[in-house]
Amino acid sequence: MSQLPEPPSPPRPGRPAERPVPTSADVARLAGVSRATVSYVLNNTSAVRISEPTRRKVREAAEELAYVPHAAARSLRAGHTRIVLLPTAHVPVGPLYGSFLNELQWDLRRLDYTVVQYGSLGLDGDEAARAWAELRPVAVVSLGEIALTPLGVEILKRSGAKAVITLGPQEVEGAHALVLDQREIGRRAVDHLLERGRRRIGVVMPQEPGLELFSEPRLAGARTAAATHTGGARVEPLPLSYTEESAAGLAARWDGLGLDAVYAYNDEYAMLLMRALQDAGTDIPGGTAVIGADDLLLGRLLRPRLSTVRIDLVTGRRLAALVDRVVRDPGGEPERHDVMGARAVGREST
Amino acid sequence: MSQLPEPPSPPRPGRPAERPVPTSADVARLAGVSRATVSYVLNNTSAVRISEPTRRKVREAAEELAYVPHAAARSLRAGHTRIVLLPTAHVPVGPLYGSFLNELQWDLRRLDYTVVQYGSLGLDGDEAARAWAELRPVAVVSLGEIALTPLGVEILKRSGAKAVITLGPQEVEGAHALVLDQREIGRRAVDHLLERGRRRIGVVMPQEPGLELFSEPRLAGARTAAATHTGGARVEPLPLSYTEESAAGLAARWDGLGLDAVYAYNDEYAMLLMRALQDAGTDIPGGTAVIGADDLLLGRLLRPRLSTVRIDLVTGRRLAALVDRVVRDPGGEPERHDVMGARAVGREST
DNA sequence: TTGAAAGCGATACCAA
DNA sequence: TTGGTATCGCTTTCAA
Repeated sequence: MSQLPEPPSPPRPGRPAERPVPTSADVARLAGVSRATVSYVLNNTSAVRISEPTRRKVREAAEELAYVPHAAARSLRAGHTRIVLLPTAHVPVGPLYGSFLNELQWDLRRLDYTVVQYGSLGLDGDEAARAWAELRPVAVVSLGEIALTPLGVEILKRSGAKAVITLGPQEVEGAHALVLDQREIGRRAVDHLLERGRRRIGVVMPQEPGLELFSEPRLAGARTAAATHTGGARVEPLPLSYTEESAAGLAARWDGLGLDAVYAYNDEYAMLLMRALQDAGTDIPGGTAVIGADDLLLGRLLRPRLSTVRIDLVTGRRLAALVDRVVRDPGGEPERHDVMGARAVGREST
Repeated sequence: MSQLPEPPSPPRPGRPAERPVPTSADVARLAGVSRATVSYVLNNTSAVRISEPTRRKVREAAEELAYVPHAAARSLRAGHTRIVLLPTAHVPVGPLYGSFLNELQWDLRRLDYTVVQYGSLGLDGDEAARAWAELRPVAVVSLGEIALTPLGVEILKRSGAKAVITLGPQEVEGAHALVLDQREIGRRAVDHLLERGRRRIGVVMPQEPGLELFSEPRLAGARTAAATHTGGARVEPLPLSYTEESAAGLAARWDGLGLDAVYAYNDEYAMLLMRALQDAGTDIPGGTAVIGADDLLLGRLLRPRLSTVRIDLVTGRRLAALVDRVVRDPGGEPERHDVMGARAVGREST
């Protein structure tokens, strides 16, 4: 298009695409206006009236240079960002969690936030908080895979975060908490087994790392349910890895354990164990009742159909709304909400 | 600790935590040194010798103020970031993909990059590229959920991205490509069925949105395999939703379809369909052979055990190394690597 | 060994 | 209606 008097460019050292990234000053120069005008036009600043021809010139110049504003410069000047930080350590699997995250992202974006998942694998709690704080997020939603400490919350708040929200089994001082009380899941599972007349209940404890945060409270819930039961009941933790060998090993020792039911952490472990038990000749549910959790579709395909604990998670929309509310009015006391529902779904395996 | 002469702070409007975020200037003031010295100490600048007492003073001041550097300011000054952007639209599920992502994050972090997953749900290709470019990432690794266009690649490069890499079925002009040739999966599945003597082959097409990017090329690969076969073979696409009803409906029409085998997209759809077929009285593999893909553990628990196509993905480590190499030496031509292996694993269902 | 100051890119106030 | 300019927080060159 138009030739403009270029600033003395550094000698090109062979590389073709070594041209510098265009700035708003470049756009201004090409359009023949000031940088301020460029800013007004590109941001549709309503407090200032710019003539239509000028607007066109500016837009065309920006287009021609493929100008993209520099987020860092902008937020430096503005003194704040619209970043909502979602720390991730282990990328979690599972359709429930996945669609929840999608919904959350979608709704935050509609509220004009920039959703950034920040991988913090291998950082410990306070290191991680410091790393997050460097980005000056306006809000942090910790999905509970990283142990956020009260100090971590303090660091984030002092760095300007208006909202620090945890979603998970733990409640952290200073932060809003959406509590997913994992104990409830174990409690419901064991209650269900007790109702079915079982009294000697195994609880599968996955050996895969990173699951303790969920499996331990579920076990605790199971124990509570058993202890509360009039008439008494026994709870026995059963370590299990997610392999056929591990399951076969457990199944081989099964009769010696003297159990009449098992709550298997979730449906996947339940399916694994149930198959191993069947292969070892254990009748289900006659000899042993089996219940999982998550209500996976696949569990319904087994014979007998797998009983399960169905989990109702908070909607991403609700969490997005909470983020927005707290960002707009950060003054309040940290709130605590219980946002997980769990109920047993009895099918044929119990 | 020490009282320092505070700058005339703005009147506190009731809110307790409205104190401003500490900057390096605050640290300098508290330590009684210049901002330059603070920077030297906190960054361990080796080109400059700072006395040990000064270092201590600075560190203590930073500690006391809970100072956290401002990433935006830093990268603005530096002229570049260490951000590797991983755009995510749908949060993908599945253990294979999940552990790949974890590995990638981990290795990039070891190479001192900041891994940022940027949710771009609901943005179209070029909008998305512009949004990513605002962060001035040094590299973008597009995981193939978002359609990156040649223009998008251009935008990113002009904004300073040294490496633009796609991982997925598509190759995009201007970007390095790690090609996951999904057709290979369909091809292997159908080849396997052909070897087993099947000639009338159904191919399940999931109706869930977002899966077309994978299911279409898999179907194409299946067609290729059938067409290549000497003696001829038929391929029939079969729409299926991930529900028991949909599977039951398909199973009810099964005999009318005249098929003797089915490749069911992946193991989950395969498990779903296989159960429905069995419930409808179809013998497997006698009447109909079934094969899935992904080699899920759960597929091995079925009776008959599910045959599958095992997928070998590039390691996260290899991708991280590629990112680093291209960032350090961005000059080269875009490379193209085939990084997916697929092979059929015959079990009992075929 | 330390400090003063320029400048990265964008914005918004104040003048013209 | 438009332009000049101070400013955000940090790094780094140059001078002391």
